[in-house]
Amino acid sequence: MSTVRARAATAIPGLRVRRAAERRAAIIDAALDLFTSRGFAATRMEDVAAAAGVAKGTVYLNFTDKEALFEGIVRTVIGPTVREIQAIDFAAIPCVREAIERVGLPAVKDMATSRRGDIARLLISEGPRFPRLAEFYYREVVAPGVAQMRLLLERAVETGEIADGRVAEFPQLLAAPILMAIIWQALFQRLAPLDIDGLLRAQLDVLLGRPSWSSRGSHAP
Amino acid sequence: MSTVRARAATAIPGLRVRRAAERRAAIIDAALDLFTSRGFAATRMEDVAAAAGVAKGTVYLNFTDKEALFEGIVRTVIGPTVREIQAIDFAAIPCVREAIERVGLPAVKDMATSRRGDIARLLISEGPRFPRLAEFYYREVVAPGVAQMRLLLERAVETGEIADGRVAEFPQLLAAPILMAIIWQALFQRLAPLDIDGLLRAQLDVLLGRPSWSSRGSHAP
Amino acid sequence: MSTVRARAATAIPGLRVRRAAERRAAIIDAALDLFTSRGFAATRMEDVAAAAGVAKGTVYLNFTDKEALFEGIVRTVIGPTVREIQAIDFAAIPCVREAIERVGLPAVKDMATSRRGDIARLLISEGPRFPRLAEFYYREVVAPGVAQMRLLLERAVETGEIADGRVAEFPQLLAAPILMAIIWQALFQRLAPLDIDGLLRAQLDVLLGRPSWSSRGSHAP
Amino acid sequence: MSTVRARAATAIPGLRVRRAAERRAAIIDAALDLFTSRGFAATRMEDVAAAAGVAKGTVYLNFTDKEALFEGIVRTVIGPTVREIQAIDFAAIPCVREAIERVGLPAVKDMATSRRGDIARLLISEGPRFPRLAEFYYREVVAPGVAQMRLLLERAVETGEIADGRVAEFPQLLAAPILMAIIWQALFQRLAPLDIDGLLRAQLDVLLGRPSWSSRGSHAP
DNA sequence: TATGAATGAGCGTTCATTCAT
DNA sequence: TATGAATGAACGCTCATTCAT
Repeated sequence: MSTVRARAATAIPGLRVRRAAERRAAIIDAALDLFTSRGFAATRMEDVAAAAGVAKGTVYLNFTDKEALFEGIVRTVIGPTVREIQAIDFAAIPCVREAIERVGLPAVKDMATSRRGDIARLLISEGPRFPRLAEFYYREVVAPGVAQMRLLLERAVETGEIADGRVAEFPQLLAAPILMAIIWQALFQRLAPLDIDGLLRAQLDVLLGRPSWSSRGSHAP
Repeated sequence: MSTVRARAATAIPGLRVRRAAERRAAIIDAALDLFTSRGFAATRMEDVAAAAGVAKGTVYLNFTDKEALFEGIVRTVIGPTVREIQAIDFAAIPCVREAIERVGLPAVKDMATSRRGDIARLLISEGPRFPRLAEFYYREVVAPGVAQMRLLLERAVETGEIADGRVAEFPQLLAAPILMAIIWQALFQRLAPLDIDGLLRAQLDVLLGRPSWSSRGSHAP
Repeated sequence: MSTVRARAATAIPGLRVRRAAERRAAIIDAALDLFTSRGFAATRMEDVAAAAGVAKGTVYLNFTDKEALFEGIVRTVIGPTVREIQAIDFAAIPCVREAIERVGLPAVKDMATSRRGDIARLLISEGPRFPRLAEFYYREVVAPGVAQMRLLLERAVETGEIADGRVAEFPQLLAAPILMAIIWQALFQRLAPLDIDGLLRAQLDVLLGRPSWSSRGSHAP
Repeated sequence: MSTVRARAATAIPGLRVRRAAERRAAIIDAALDLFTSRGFAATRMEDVAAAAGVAKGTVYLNFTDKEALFEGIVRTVIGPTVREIQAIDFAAIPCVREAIERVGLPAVKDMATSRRGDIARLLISEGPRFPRLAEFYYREVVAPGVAQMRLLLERAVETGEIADGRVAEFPQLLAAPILMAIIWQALFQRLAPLDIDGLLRAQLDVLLGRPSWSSRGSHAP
């Protein structure tokens, strides 16, 4: 999954620049892996370097600090996420439930399984010791995410999918099962694997009611 | 002289025994505080000793290791929890919603605010590096907790509070908002405090329907 | 010259305390040796520890820092010097020249040869980078020393040994050859050893006139 | 293309040669500044390069080593000094005191204030670690300087300005106040500025007697 | 020739753990 | 049993030096 490097100079961006970018990417890649699996404190800079295929000093050419490396990871990985979240337009959705199942669920499963989930877990673990990062994450990911989820719930109230308008005051309810899934996977996967898909659908069921068109069981009259 | 003291100690759980137990308790107390606020790696054994009012060496008389100390904390704090959880008998509950609001919510809020929440957060952070502990926690807390929640949901199906029986297959839905609350508090309290009570009630609303007897909103005819 | 240690506990000051003091002394001793011969930056803390016969960490039990160790050395070695300097009473000296030859010269030669000279040279080298230390040295050694030398010269004016009173305005003239000796020894001893004694006496000759009682050359009529 | 440029370079000491010489000069200049103010060890090659306006690698095109750079500085700065010192002809001086005041004092003050003083201080600091350099400095500066001063003092004996011929055996007495001035300035200027001019004149006063022509104090009959 | 990204040996400092008292 | 001085492995970071461009 990691290591890029090599690859001959192709053309425009200049060989040096290209290589530098690749190195930086490799370092972030390696560091994310290690921070995620061992935690921030238990990860040695030397291991990051080795995993990225560079020398110890090279890491410091890209990041002033171990902390800066941590920040760099979060910012880099989170960057695209923010834009994706904010790009979604819920205005004209006819059926919220359908929209979520079609668009949201895959994204969420990606979240729970991929890098982005790792970042979330990392932040849960180390956030209290990196308030600046927690704030950054809140501003860039959590706040916009919550805002969008609120819009979604409000739309669901409009379409009649949600009866009780007060639920829209707690968009966190939409995120809670995702969080649960991320953490459960990290801690108990070996012991008792969780049916993430089922969990998320079940929460949608209780929030929005069961859809007639759902791919899962239909009650014929 | 040492003979005298030794004999005295064996007579009843005399002074020395009590002192030893108190010491151990003080160490666990101090360590939990520090592990929670600084994390496992960033907590120095010397600080634990100082905070507990004992000498560095004394910690090692009680726990062979820093890891053993960590385990000791978790086991000690969790111990009572398990028994409490398993002591509850949901068999004859007439109204699940009421039972939860009366008994569960206070317990949960205690969880999100107290030691027990700290332990949970600590385990979320350090669990991946202490698989044995994660397993212990699963066996002693999570598994029984999930089992009890499943019973509760099944009872709710019986009483008709839950229409869709499949929800009972995901007791995690009952715990998800609690987890969300614990983590949100730890990371974003300063930035955007969360109405924990509201969040938990809202989830109960969507799971069990809004109660007529609830102290909040009443439907006048 | 270094290493003390061992020696069984004798009595009162408590074995632990005694040992600790000896260790500290050994560290200062070793560090002075090394700083003097290699300079501050080129001396490794590990070498200091090894030369003092202790482990690396032990140095840090006594001095928070490499800088603190440097300061500790200077203060410790300088301490007695100050008191000695200020204890001298020039008030009733009948012949300044004689007083200097009897008391001053031996002290000065000790200075140029011993630890105290090393400290001076060390401060000349590293002083600009340790302004606080330079100030400390000025306040504790240089200023009182200059003051005493001024008194001495003024007394010489009174006794008629010095004709031109304005010389007393520059007590540094008394110290200049000492400084020269210290530095010459450090740099050029191998290449061209300097007759320190002769140098100092010659300066006294020009400052105070040649004494009739001097052990060297007598003026036959 | 490279051929053309190379040929142009060999024609006359053309652009590239000049540029190279300038670069070298700039590097030495920068390095002297930095070595003087921070010391040898604390000066980074990168800083030298930056201060000289060249890239890090360029420094290594001119000096194989950090040590070689140090040597280069000393040799370059000292070079002219030696020739100047040895060019002076004391043979026909009518009045040594006057000669010193007219020629020597300005030179000395320049010494205590300028580059050359910096070099001296640098050598006092780092000399013990660079024996080869100390030897070079001794051979090129100190030995000829001492020789010239000895000549000067012997001339003063001839002119009758010095009564006691034995003083001429210690030419260092002439240099001692200069040394004192250089070091005092470096360490204690902030705390207690020294009247360098006065100090040097005072030493001349005691060595050679007060001059009648001196601009200071005149003995009216 | 000039550049500056890359290297990796080296050092200051920390801290879990031991053990003489 | 309790202490805390002593230990030394480990790690973050620096910087002299190299070399592909």
